[in-house]
Amino acid sequence: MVNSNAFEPAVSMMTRQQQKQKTRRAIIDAAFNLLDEQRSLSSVSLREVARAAGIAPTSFYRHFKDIDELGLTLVDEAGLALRQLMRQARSRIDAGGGVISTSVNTFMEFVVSNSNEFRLLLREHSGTSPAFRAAVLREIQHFIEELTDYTASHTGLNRQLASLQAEAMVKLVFSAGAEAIDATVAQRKEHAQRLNQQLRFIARGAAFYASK
Amino acid sequence: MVNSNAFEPAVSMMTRQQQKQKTRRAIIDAAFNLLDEQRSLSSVSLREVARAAGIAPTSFYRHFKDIDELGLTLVDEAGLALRQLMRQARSRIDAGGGVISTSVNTFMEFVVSNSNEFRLLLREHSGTSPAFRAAVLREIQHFIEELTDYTASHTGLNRQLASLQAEAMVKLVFSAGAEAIDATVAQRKEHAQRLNQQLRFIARGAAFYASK
DNA sequence: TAAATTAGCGCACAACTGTACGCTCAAATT
DNA sequence: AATTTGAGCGTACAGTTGTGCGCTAATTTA
Repeated sequence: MVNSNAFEPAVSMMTRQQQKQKTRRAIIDAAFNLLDEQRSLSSVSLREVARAAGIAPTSFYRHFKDIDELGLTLVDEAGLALRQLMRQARSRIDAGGGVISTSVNTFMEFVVSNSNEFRLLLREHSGTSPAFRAAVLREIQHFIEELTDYTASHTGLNRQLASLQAEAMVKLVFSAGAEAIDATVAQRKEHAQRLNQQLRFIARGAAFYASK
Repeated sequence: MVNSNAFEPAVSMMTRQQQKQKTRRAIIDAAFNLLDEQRSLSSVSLREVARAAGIAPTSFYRHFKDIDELGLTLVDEAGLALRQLMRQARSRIDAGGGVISTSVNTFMEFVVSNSNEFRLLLREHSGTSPAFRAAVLREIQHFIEELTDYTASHTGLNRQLASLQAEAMVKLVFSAGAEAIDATVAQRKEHAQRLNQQLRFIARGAAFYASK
């Protein structure tokens, strides 16, 4: 029962589609909230999600064919959130500030404030479901491509080197994010600094090979 | 029943401890074999392991308190195997061949021929069990320290830079291993080459910052 | 040789899972 | 106003899980 309060007029104001969307949202949000540091998609049961969303187990099927279909939706949502973040980061860079440190800071912000979303990507990246792995890989590949484009156009690096550099950087950034996710504020700052320096190693190294 | 053949003298030749060790091995091996691309430690049930090991579910408790205790054993074994590999790689390097390419090749060999062990480390690195995550992290940290020592003594790099470099390299290597694990032979070769070049970026970059 | 230890077993149980089926009743369509 | 649609529910069922308990039978110890 999504709304059992007979005195709430807002419900009667909702069309069927609106109501369905609302329940769908409740399911998705409930699932994200279940994905804390102790749970993964494969360990969350349909019944649990339904319980958290406040619907009957069987009602779940009105929205998703599977738990897996819900999982893909979650991966897509998390990936989208990250992509939006990247755009935001780029705009900050244009407004001044180093490319690397701005990106690192923005990324770390995301990891902290959307930890369940990031955790999802992290886990399913090496998880047991080939479909989820593929979905996460697509998101990461997207990242790498965007960074490759940015690098190629802003540094004049040849495209192959730019791609190698972008790939290495994204991998390091994700690795650092994984460590940051259950670190203290102080540790996180430390990690961010190390990451910064390591990214500079890569940039320098790529620049060196470009000049040969 | 480990051996129900009354006409097999080898059994009667075994002491109780030997027999117990054998069963313990059977459990561990069974667990490793269950950890294919579709299964993770948390999705493998005690009963499944027992079934695969050919013992009754309740007999499992004669050897491990928990499934988790078995898990930690598996992580330790896999980490040990990797460490032994590193030693082997170092001896190959001393016998000639580049540090980077030799290490990369050795690592890739391990990933291919011990894929279930590597998968375990990979998954539990970002898995749901804090204890497993910590165990894997210890193994990786061990890796980084060894590489730091090696780098510091063979390149004269200052210790902080050597540590940064080693950390970045290990992370990239693990990332590449993750991709290699379900790749074709041709893709793997491609990945190895990219990884090689990326590691050189890092080495060059670190060298650059050392000379400032 | 007698007694103690113990690896392994079968049985039992409560908890939980996914999902099939048919119902309700409000919204949408005709 | 009459009909169709469909989101959500309750019941039900077979399957699987972890684990407590007490037994057997063989090795080890005394």
